[in-house]
Amino acid sequence: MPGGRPRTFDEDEALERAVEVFWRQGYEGTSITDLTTAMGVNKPSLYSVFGGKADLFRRVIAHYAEHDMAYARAAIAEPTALQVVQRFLRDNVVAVTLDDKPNGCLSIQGGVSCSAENQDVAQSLAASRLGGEKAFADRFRLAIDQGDLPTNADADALARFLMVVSEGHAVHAAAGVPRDALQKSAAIAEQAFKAMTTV
Amino acid sequence: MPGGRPRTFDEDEALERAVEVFWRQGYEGTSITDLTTAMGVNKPSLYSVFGGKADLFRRVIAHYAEHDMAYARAAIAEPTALQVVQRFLRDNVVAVTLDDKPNGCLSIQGGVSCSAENQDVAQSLAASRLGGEKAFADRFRLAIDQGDLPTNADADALARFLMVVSEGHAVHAAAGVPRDALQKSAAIAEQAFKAMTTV
DNA sequence: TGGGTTTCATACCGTTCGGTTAGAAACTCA
DNA sequence: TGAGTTTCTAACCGAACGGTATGAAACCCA
Repeated sequence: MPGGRPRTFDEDEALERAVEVFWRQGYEGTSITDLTTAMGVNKPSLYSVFGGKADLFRRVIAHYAEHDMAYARAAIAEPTALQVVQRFLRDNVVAVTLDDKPNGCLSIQGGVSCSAENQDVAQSLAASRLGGEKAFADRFRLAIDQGDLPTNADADALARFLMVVSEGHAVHAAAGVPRDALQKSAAIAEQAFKAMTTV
Repeated sequence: MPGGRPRTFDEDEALERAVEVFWRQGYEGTSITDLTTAMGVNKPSLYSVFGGKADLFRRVIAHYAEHDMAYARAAIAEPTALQVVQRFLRDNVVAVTLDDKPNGCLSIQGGVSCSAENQDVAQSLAASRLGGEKAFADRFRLAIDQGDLPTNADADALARFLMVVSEGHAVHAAAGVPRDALQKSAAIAEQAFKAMTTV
């Protein structure tokens, strides 16, 4: 099995271009032509290498979660609950206002609402966000066990509030609100966390 | 000018149906067929009465702002800044989790991101949200002038935080998170406001 | 150099998109 | 009843959609 005609694109680079297109335009706002143009991949190759639009989107989501959401996992690994919150809020604001990426968050821009036939896209994105929320809740429960947070702290509610704020920042960033403006909002959210977890 | 064949639909009712479809599926996720089916209006009538899809969407947004966002104007009219915040947060959570309407907020579901040719839809929605934020900021500035809020309060940042939380609640509600869960998040946001405005 | 293999560019598939046209149907008024 | 008006149903428009087939081009290996 010799090696045929060489590809004119790098698979990983092409995938990253696809991430940006879906991020900027959402699932339904992105056409195959948008993708082939941005990725530098011709149509038949796109289908043979990445599968159809829905398959490609799944790979895009996975790539985004691994690379562009790494800051969230890093935040969860911080030693104290307050540091978890501080780092997540700070890095989230940075992540949704990067110069070389679309503003906002793919998990939201990708499709908060879709046509009837693409409801599964919106639902899978929603499920992944709620998965992140659960990770924070588990982290806060651990903090309660460790005495890092008071026993009357509501781990679920705190995690939910944290995700709510990050989603709001993503929506705001997508609307063009600059980073420093979001940082002030994040500072207020941080105060809320402190107020709710001080004995 | 006698009156020809009678319409089989009521214009206001049809518009309200259109609101729900756009609310649930977004601008780009909604087809003309989706609209004519839900509205009970045939295609030529839709075009003669409401204009094209973009014109209809503008009327939908206006109708939504007037009826489904009335709670925000009512909140701003409350006598004190804290009451403004409390009422807005509480009524917002209710508004995004109504049984007889889609979950979430049309201003976000309508299109946080669109294809290149429909960027104006996303931008006009974003602009209207930021307009609401400015109304809250003005209200907080008034409160500072009246001595209702401390002089070192940051009216812009507080308004932004408030809108961020409401947007996050809308995203969460669209994902199916129930009302009581959002109310706990809103309670935390309220604590943040108190912490930031206590002398 | 010539078979085997893979990707290339291009044309094509049926379907759906937003939007329009043609003519029948249902009303008011004289 | 019949002229005038409006909305109805239904067929139609070009363009774009997601996805596929075809055949030439570019590689490896013998």
